[in-house]
Amino acid sequence: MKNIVEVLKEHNIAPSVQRVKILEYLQNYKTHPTADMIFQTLVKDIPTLSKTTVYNTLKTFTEKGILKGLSLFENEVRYEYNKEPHMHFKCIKCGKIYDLPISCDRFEDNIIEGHRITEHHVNLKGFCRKCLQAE
Amino acid sequence: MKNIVEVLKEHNIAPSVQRVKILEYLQNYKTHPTADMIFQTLVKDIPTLSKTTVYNTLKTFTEKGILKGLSLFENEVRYEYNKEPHMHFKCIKCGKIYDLPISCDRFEDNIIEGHRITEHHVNLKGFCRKCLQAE
DNA sequence: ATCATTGCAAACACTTTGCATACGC
DNA sequence: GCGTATGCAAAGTGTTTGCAATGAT
Repeated sequence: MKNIVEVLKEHNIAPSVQRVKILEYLQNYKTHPTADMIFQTLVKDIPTLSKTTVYNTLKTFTEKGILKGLSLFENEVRYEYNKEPHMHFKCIKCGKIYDLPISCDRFEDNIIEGHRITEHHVNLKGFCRKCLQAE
Repeated sequence: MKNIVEVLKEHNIAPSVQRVKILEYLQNYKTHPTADMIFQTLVKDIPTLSKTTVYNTLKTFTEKGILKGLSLFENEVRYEYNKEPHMHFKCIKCGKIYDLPISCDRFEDNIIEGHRITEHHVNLKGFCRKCLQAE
């Protein structure tokens, strides 16, 4: 696991307590959290934490390319580390979001019907392995 | 083009002026509009129209399966006729949203890594044919 | 001392809810 | 006349902005 302070410095972001904790959270809990989920968890640790700081920080991280904001299914932004392309699968029953590898040739073409594709977002929905077993 | 009043009756929805106009709009302008876009256009026609009615109506139509609500890229809901699965492609430059056929075998499997997939949302982004030519 | 970061309060945009009025059969 | 649809106003979310207080070097 990469040193968080290093990551911040590499991106020219001053490593404040709040920023370190937020990035740490995203590194430890790869649950594609919303700003509010991050806030609710971290405010227990840093009682003075404000939601504004969470929003500001997520915005900064996204602008600097550390994170990516996702509009999955509901109308809210979720955040994840900015890594190689993959699909998102959300379980209708338990609500968990899984990352799955993209394995479709189609997305290796970057021209479709003359349009140049630069970003792919594949969002799937259904019942996850665990919930299927539990039935 | 299907008779709108018929469509509403088939779905057990009383064909009020507002409902007919809203469905008509979606049938004529396949631009994946937001509730607000629909409102802004139709209020010119029906000056007493309220946004609440637009929201209520879109909700009713979606519940009855006439429409589908989409969370594409930005954090807002867009609406389209509920037709067979297809991909969405949004041009970064002109903002237009295109429908493209899904042509990936992968999405015909409805089991991936043990998860049962019931919905696919493929959202692409890039530069559309027209904007590429204009350069 | 200086400059950036934080965090409160208020504003904002989009959407939903409560309820009285108006409409249509 | 009765039941439903409409639409205003207010409340509810999720997010952004303005700005003064705080913190770090």
